[in-house]
Order: sequence, then structure tokens, then C-alpha cells
Amino acid sequence: MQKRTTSRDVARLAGVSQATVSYVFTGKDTISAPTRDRVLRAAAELNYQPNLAARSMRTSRTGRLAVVMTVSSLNPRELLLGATEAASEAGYVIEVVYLPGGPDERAARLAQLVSSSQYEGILSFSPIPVSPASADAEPGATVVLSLSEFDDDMHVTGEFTDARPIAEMMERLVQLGHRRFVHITGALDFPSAISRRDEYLAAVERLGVESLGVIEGDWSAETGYRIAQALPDTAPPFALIAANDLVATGAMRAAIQRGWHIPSDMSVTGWDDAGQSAYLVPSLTTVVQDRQTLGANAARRLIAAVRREPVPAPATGLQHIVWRESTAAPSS
Amino acid sequence: MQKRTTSRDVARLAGVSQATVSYVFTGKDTISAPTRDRVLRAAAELNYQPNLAARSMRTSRTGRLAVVMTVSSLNPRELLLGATEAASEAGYVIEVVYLPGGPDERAARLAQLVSSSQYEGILSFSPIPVSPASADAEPGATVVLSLSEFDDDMHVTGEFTDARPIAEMMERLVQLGHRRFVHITGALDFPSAISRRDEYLAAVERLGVESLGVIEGDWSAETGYRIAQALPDTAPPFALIAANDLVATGAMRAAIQRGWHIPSDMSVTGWDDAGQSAYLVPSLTTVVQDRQTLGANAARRLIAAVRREPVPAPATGLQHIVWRESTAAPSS
DNA sequence: CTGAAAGCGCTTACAG
DNA sequence: CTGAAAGCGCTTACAG
Repeated sequence: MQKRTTSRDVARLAGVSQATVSYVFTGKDTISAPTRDRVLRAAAELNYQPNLAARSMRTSRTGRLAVVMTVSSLNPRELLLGATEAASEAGYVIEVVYLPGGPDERAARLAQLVSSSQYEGILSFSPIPVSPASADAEPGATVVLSLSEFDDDMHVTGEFTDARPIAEMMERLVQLGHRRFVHITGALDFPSAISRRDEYLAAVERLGVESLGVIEGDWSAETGYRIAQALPDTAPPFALIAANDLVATGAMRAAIQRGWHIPSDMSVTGWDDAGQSAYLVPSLTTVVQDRQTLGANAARRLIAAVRREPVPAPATGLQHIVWRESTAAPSS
Repeated sequence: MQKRTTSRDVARLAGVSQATVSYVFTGKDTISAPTRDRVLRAAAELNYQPNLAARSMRTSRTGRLAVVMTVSSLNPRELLLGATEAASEAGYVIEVVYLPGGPDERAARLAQLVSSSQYEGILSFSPIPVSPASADAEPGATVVLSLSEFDDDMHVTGEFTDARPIAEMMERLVQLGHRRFVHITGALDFPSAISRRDEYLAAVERLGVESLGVIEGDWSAETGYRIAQALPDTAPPFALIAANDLVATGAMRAAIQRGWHIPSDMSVTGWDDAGQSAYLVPSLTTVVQDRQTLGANAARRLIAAVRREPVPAPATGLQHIVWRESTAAPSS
């Protein structure tokens, strides 16, 4: 193993002290431009990369953030990409930590993670049993942020809980002639499921339409399927507002098997634009989210909290509706 | 920020030297059981966690592995969970690194990652422009392992390239009466796409059936759709072996639009068991892979290479076929 | 089996 | 604006 270049090597080549090299790399602006240049050139020539472990030991900051994942969390690819990129820009790295087991085990493991001081911040894409990120926590403590969270009053907050597209879709369906609606929820320990349900209920009220039911699901295609199987024969024509595309897909299969025509007997909307949704027969109307930006914003909010800077509000408007064949005027 | 407990604190409480604490935690077996017990108890009482940065600085081992991801890689959730768990058992953490841009930019960024000495090993779930992990590289150098890789002779290798289920599905389809087959490939810079295509071609030969074509795709539903649209009207009855479920879903939509009945005019198989596949109408026959084990094995192979231990062979047999409605006897 | 000591590579007051 | 020096918390020969 060839010896790594250190700041001392760079200092020697540039003809300055080790401290000067350090000042250049930590962005101190007290170094003259010519000196800075010499240092940077020497560093480039030697392919110098500061040893993060040494820096971390000295500053007692790890520069590490954790993303905790459970088996049940949704496809994290774009979220992770966005978060990683934003973290990298701010000088942080993101580690994946798997939280196996049930709620109790996960909570214990998370608490241990927090107390380990290994991470400056911890990000979760799904609900976790902690209070939301607060900048007033003791300085130096690990900050925890969930993208899908309840605040102190059990209101929903976070970038995943902007459910306005639900209302927009229902308005359009009403314009198309729909008067009867059904909602299948996601798992109700998810704030995003709560906010979509609440948005549905508010829209029913506001639009003066009939709700045939709000039925609790768990995000899975299986519940969509079973719930649609159990709807009364008298349900059609109606519009089904499903919590996500999986639920919608399951419900569509059940509807087709019952001989209901989609979209005229049952119009249906999803959420997420799952991979196959555009190619279903009929193709599924859904909500597309910019998940990479969502992930990046979440990382930025976490980092702001870690740095005790003001935490920006969750981004909104990162989602838009894609109208496809599963929604149209009801049969009369 | 309350001061962190150090090995010195533990040593003091346990009435031993700091070195003894270190020996206990690094697994030296030269410490007597009673002493080890005292140390462990003291550590537990103080909630001591070794400072990884300090350890890393001393050992010049970072204990960090990177998983590189590009926008185009598949859903990494289970792979990541498996890899993370296996890494954690071996004392490593896994960081996500985003490789944006085109092939050249990605290659440059990867080279930089390798030369940064920040990671002991780098894992990729998709093809990357490097030679496979080799234990004869210079000691201390960063090891790179791709789950989907070409070996020196451009043969395919790695846990993603076991394509035997293709042959098994085709045998069954032949038993059902099928004599005409079509294959739509994945992106052919993926070894897994190559191996599935080769398995298809070998099975055509061996089973003595007719191949209406091997058509190059790119894993997307869109290519499946367009390619199926372009098949001759005389194609049915036939069986379509699609490179994955997305391709299969796109092809199914095109077939339905052409008035072909699935499965009698066109039987179809996918690969991956995508989220909606079981609820399509008809539901899609596919190959389920144990992706968490796949990810865990990959991490173990990488770690073995990092440690210059013999690298175990890629696991096989982690996949099985799920027969659903999209496959049946052809119309005669 | 244990203790005193050096040193990994950095950052950061401090004195010039 | 720069240099000499201390120290972050560990590990690991080395001497006992």
C-alpha cells in the first residue's frame, strides 16, 4: 500500500506550512490568492485528498448522514439519488441503515443509532417513532427527520403529505359527470395516507358529491383487489380514488373480473406513477412526483437542522396529475 | 455537547489500561474472561461506542463501502437492504454514491472514487466500466465489484446472470403446445440481458422450436409496446419471452390493442415480478428473485475481495418461476 | 496478561 | 498572512 499523500506533503511541495494547507482546504479566506494557488496546484499534482477520518476526529463532526430503511418502505431509488446529490454538495455522505423487525425493534435500533454519535443526521422516508427534527435540541445531538411525519399536534407535514392533487382529480371527475366516489386509503400510520384521505373527505364535502365509503387499506395491490371485490353490485357508476397505483391496479383487476367496464362503470385514479401504470389496459390516471427533488429537499432540510440553521419549509408543487384512460365520464 | 465516552473512561471505570479496553473491543483473545467481563460491563454502563474515525485513522482502514447508483439502475431497495445487513455484520457501512451523467462522466467519477481511498470497496448493481474484483490487485487498493459483469473473455458472470429460468419456462410452454417463440431483450450492455438472450437461443435450438425473432429492447415498457406493435399479423399463436416485466407489460398492452388474446394468441413471460404484475389482466408469469439475498451475497463477495480472502462464487438458484394467467396452451 | 507511549493526519488557537 | 505545537481517540508494538 503506497503511502497516502498528506497535507504535510502538500505543504512541503508548496513551500508553506501544514496549517496553510489546512486553511486553504477548510475555506478560510485569510490566505492570499497566490499562496492559495500554489497550495491548490501542489495538491492537484500530488492528487491530495484530505483524510476525512482525521478531520472528523479533530472537528468531532462526522459528516455522515444515515438514511434508515425498513422492508416496507417504497422504492427509494430517486429519493436516494436526490438526497445523495444534495448531501454531497454540502459535504456530507449518506449511509444506508437497515432497520429490520417490528416497530419496537426498529425504535430500539433507531434510538441506538441516535445515541451512537456516528451520524450528524438521520433521514427516514417512512414514518418512524421520533419527534420531528427540531433545531432547539441540544447542540451536537443527532437530528432525525422523517419525510413523512406528524407534527406535535398530529397534523401531517413533510414533503410527502401534499395531497392537493386528490382534490384536483376529483374536481375534474365531477366535471366529467361523476357524482359517486369511493376512497381506499393507504396504511393509516403513514401521514401521507392520512392527508390523502382528509383531502378526499374535504373534496366530497366541498363538491357536494356522494361518498360510497372510505375504506382502509395498506398500500398493497391485494387490499385494492379485495376491497373492490367487496363493493356492492350497486356501486357503479362511480370513481375510485386509490391511495396509490398498487391499490388502483388491484382494484382494476377485481372490477374487470366483476364485469365492470373501466372507466365508464368505474373510473379510477392512483398515485405514484408506478412502473407499469402507463401500460395497463386501461392505462392508469395518476400523480407523478419529482422524487429526486423530493429527496434532495429532504436532505437539505436535514442538513439545515444539523447545522442549526433555519429549516426551509417542505417543498410543494412537485407533483402533477397525468390523465390516462382509466378516467372518463360515467355511464349514465 | 456532552463529552463522548472514550476508551480511557471505560478503562478507568473498569480499573484497567486503555490498551486492555482496546484489545477487548478488537477481539484479541489474550484477555482473561473476568477482565473482559469487567470491561464490557463498564462499557455498557457508560454506553461506550468506539470512535470509528479514530480507529480508522489508526488502522488506515475506513470500514466504508460504496454502492454506486445511476439513474437507470433498477429498484435497489431489497438489494440495498441485503447488502447493508451483510456489510453491517462484517463491520462495514455502506454509502450511496450517485454517478450522474453519461458513460464517460460516470467512468471519470468512478475512477476518482477509486483513487480517493475513501472506500475499501465499491459495489455496483449495474454494469460499470471497470475490470471485475480481483484479489491480486495491489494490497490496500479499492476493490470494485459489479453485480452484473463481464469477465475477461466477455462472458457473463455475477449473481444477476443466472438465466436458467428462461429455459425452464420455454420447456413448459413447449409442453403446453407452443412451437413459436419471440424474445425481446434487455439493454445489451447488461450482462444479464446477454445471458437471458443466450439462454433463449440455446433453448430454441435444443427444443427444436421456431424463433420468430430476437428483438433488441432496453428493459422499458415502451420498447415492449412498440416491438409488439410491429410484430407481423401472422405471428400468433406464439409465446413471447420478455427480458423483464416492464417489457412484458408494454407488449401485453400492444397485443390487447391488436385484438390478440392473451394467453391463447400470445403467451407471455417476464422477469422480476414487478409490483403490479400479479394484478394485471391477465396476471403475468414471471421470475421472482430473492433480491435481498442477492444483495447480501454481493456485499459478502466484495468484503472477501477487500480482505484478500478467497471470493465465493456468485450464488445461484435464488430465483423461481411463478406461473400466472399469461401463459397457457396456444390457440390451434 | 497488563501498562506506558508513540503516532495515524488533521484543525485551530496562539505567537509572531 | 504564516509557522510551531497540541491534541482529537484510537491501536499496537514493546517492555514488563
